[in-house]
Parts: sequence; C-alpha cells; structure tokens
Amino acid sequence: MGDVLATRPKPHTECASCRIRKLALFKGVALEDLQWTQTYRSNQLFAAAKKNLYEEDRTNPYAYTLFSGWVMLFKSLSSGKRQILRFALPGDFIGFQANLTGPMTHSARTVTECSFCAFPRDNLRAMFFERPDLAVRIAEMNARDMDLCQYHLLGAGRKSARERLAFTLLELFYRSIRIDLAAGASMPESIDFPVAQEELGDSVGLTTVHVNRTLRAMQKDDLITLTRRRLSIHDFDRLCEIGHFDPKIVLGPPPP
Amino acid sequence: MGDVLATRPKPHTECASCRIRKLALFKGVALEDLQWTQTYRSNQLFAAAKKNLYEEDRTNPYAYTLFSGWVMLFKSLSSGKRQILRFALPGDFIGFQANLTGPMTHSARTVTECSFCAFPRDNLRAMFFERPDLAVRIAEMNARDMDLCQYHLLGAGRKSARERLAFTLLELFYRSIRIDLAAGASMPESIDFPVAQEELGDSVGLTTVHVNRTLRAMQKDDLITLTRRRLSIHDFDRLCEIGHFDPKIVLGPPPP
DNA sequence: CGACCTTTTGATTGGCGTCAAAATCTGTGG
DNA sequence: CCACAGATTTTGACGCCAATCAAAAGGTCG
Repeated sequence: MGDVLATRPKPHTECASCRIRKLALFKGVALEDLQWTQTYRSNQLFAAAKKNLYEEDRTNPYAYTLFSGWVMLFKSLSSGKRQILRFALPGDFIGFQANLTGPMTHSARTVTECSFCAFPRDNLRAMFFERPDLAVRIAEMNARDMDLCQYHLLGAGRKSARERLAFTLLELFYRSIRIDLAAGASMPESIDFPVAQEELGDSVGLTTVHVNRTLRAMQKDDLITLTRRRLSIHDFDRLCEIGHFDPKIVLGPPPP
Repeated sequence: MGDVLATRPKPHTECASCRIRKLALFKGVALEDLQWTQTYRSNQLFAAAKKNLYEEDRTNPYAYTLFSGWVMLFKSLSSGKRQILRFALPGDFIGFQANLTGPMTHSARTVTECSFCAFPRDNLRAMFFERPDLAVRIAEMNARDMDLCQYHLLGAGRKSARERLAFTLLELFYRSIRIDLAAGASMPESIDFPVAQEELGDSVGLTTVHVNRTLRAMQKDDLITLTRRRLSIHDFDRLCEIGHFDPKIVLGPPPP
C-alpha cells in the first residue's frame, strides 16, 4: 500500500547503470541526445526489496526505466489470487500503458533492491512527438513485452506444470544473462535467482505446493537445481524441449 | 497452410469501411493525410471464413487494418494444442510485432468473411518516422492489446472455467457493440457471435466439452443464451461480477 | 535465540480432461 | 426439396493433474 519510493543517493554501483543504457530505451542514442532527455526525467530512484512501486486502479505519475534489480508486475483478483504478468529486469521500461493519464492497469513491486530512473508520465506523449525514434523504440519494446505475454498466455492456457516452469526458468535465465552475453561473456551455468516459489507459482498459474513438487521432480531428473536464490540449468536442450522454449525468443536471431 | 488471400473487389458494404476509419489507425486524421498514407498501403483485400492470413514462424509481408469480419490470432504447440491470443474485430490493427522483418510470432485466421487493408510491413518503420503521430497511435493501440492480453493471462492462470467464459463473452459483446454505441445507439441485448465453442475453448484454455458444460450451466442460471451464432446476455451485472469484468476495460472511462 | 518466512512432505479432494458416442446443425449437390 | 456428409453441439462415464488442507522442517534476520 503506502510503500513510498525513496530517493536515496547512496547504495548503487555506477557501472550497472552505464551498461544498461546500452540496452534500454536510449540504446544507440548519441550522448548529447541523452542530455536532452534530462529535461523530461527526474532523478535516479532507489527502492528496497518488496516495496510497491505503484498499484492497480490508482494513478501513478511516473514510468520507469529499471537500472538494477528485479521487479514483478501483476494483477490481482478480489479473491486475493494474483497473476504475475512479467518480471522486469535491468533495462526494461515499465509503467507505459494505453491510457497514460488514467489509473494503472496492474501493480508493480520490487523483488530485490532496485534502482531506476523515473519519467513523468504526462510528458511522455510530448516526448514521443518530439522524438519519433523514441516513440518507435517504445512501440518495439512494448511489442516485445506483448510477445512474451502471449507466450505466457499460451503456457497458462495450454501447458502442463512442468512445461510452464521449464519455459519460465529458461526465459528468466536467458534474460538475465543477455546483457553479459552481449558483452561477449560465455554462457554461465547458473544465475542469481531472487524469485520465491510462491512468486513462480503466481507467474505460471500454479500453487506454491505444486510448484515445489514439480521443481523437485525436475531436479531429480537432472534438469535443474534451484536452491538458496540460485538457479542452475544442467540440461539446456532437454529443458528447452520440455518448455517449448527457444533462446531466440529472448536473444533474438543470431547475428550473421 | 497455403490459403492465399484473394483480392476480390466485390462483396463488401461501403459504409462499414467508412465507419471503421473513425476508430482505426487513422482516427481523427484529416482527409488529406489519409491520401498521404495511400503511398504506403496496397489495396483493400477480402477473404472468406476460415482462411489463414499468415502463419507462425513464417514471414508475411503485410500488416492489416481489419475493416469487417472477425479474425483469430493464435499460437500453436507441437502437440497440436492451440491458444487463441485474441479476436480481432473491425478497426483492429493486426500483424504488428517487435521484429517487423522477421517471421511472425503467431498465426492469423479469419473466423468470418473479412475485408481489410494491407500495409507492406517493411514500410511501417519509415512511415512511423515520417508520421510520429501514427507511431504514437500504434504504440497506444498496441498497449491496449497488451492490456487485454494481460487480462486473459490473469484469467488462464487464476480463474475458474465459468469466470473465464463470463469475461470473454462480455469482452466480445462490448467490443462488438462499441462502434454502434459510439454512434449513439442504445445497448442491444444480443449480438452476432461467430465463434464456435471449440474456439472459445482455445481462447480461454479449456476443452470443448468443458466449455459446453459450463455454457449450458450458465444458461440454466439465466445468465446468457448462446445459440446458432447469436449471444444474448440476460444479466449483465451478475455476469460482470462473475467474470471480474468492467465495461470500462473495453469502452474506456465514461465521458464527463 | 525466537518470530517469521520459505520450503518440503503427506493425505485427500475436486475441477477439468479424456474417451466415446449420440444428437443436431449446416450446407452442398442431386 | 430432399439426402447425405461433415462440422458442431451435447451427454455420459471415468481418470488424473493440480488444488486444498495440514503440519513439519529449514532458513533468515532482528
């Protein structure tokens, strides 16, 4: 509810923010142009883990580019059930929606500590008209998010528990290493994985209990290991097949 | 598969296309500007019911504005299972996605006879840069589609069969009367409903058999009637409550 | 160290899927 | 206008995947 966003200037590694800029909204934008957008944005913000950024049905004056940390976006039912729509990772743009001045259509909450930069939402339209390249870029980023949403709809509607989890684990794995891969690093076998099993369940449409049983079974089959906030994938090929996942979904087509 | 799109110049009512223009991509665009876009688009096209417009994983040179008829967009699994992502209704823009030159991320197939206008996809980017207002409009339409997709994800992940069907029936009802309502007509009690129960199932993530049983039960409870391609809604309030549906989702906030 | 999460395990239930077949509708050609 | 094939809807019996209920076992952090 009343979790407010703090503007602490301290706990943040400088280089993360810099690396992100190369992938986020301003990818490929010249430096002087970045100065230009300063007029449209406020300062860098920070939030602790498990803080609400904004809530469904309430207005929120900002949209954000996430610099570091994981955020979950979700919708809730009056019954208390919750569906996570997607996890936002560093570089993602969140809070953009059709009705820029109306109430939010979903809630956002930090999973880990996060840092981001906020854009006043009522400036966005003006900014797009002045900078069509940014508008196109937003449209494309949004289309990518849409694509992911459709994959998850396919999963929730038509896949078994194991298939859904395989897909989601692979998706988060590849998304989380994408930045490093782009920088030429080799593929790691494991990643930091700050998502609790309850949140995994809310993301794929299963109960915590069933998520636990299914993960356990997948571990016994030597597909993955998932312990104390760390995810290892042991058999990419088999897991991709089970989850109907193709790394290209996240990484894009391989360069020629 | 090889269902090709015919360019028949005949069976089409003129006024439908005209009404649609007021809601579609070019809503509020001056007439002379519409001429301008002629250079970017090809002629009006027609297709019979149950024809494929384009297919997942294959490239398709066009994006479309639908003028009349219903189209279903869906993803398939190798197992043959299918998930309908959304139904496109007159005025909707289809075939836009993050990777404009790459293969389609989903398939499209006509439900009824349809007419539409096609845009060469590789011109779209150029068009957006020349006309930022259209880029913004695309971004907004896309964001609205995204919002709907998220509602369906919530449904497939967290709602019961009856709740999902209530939502989808109401959504299609309101979307289908939206154009007439905007023209000042009063709310009808029933609409043409060309969607088979199998397709309803593929849309909400249920089997045909269970869709049938659930619809039947909802009819017994005097909520709806659904026979021979016609949907009547008898108790809007109760159905909205069951489906967690708010007409504002489709109609937007009421004018002040 | 103690309160509170998060994970794990067991027992039981139930909503929806699966399989099968009949009934009804649709449209197409004779 | 009827006959017939194929599509769509309807009904019944049965099974299973995942939900629910309950509680123990770790982990984490003040």
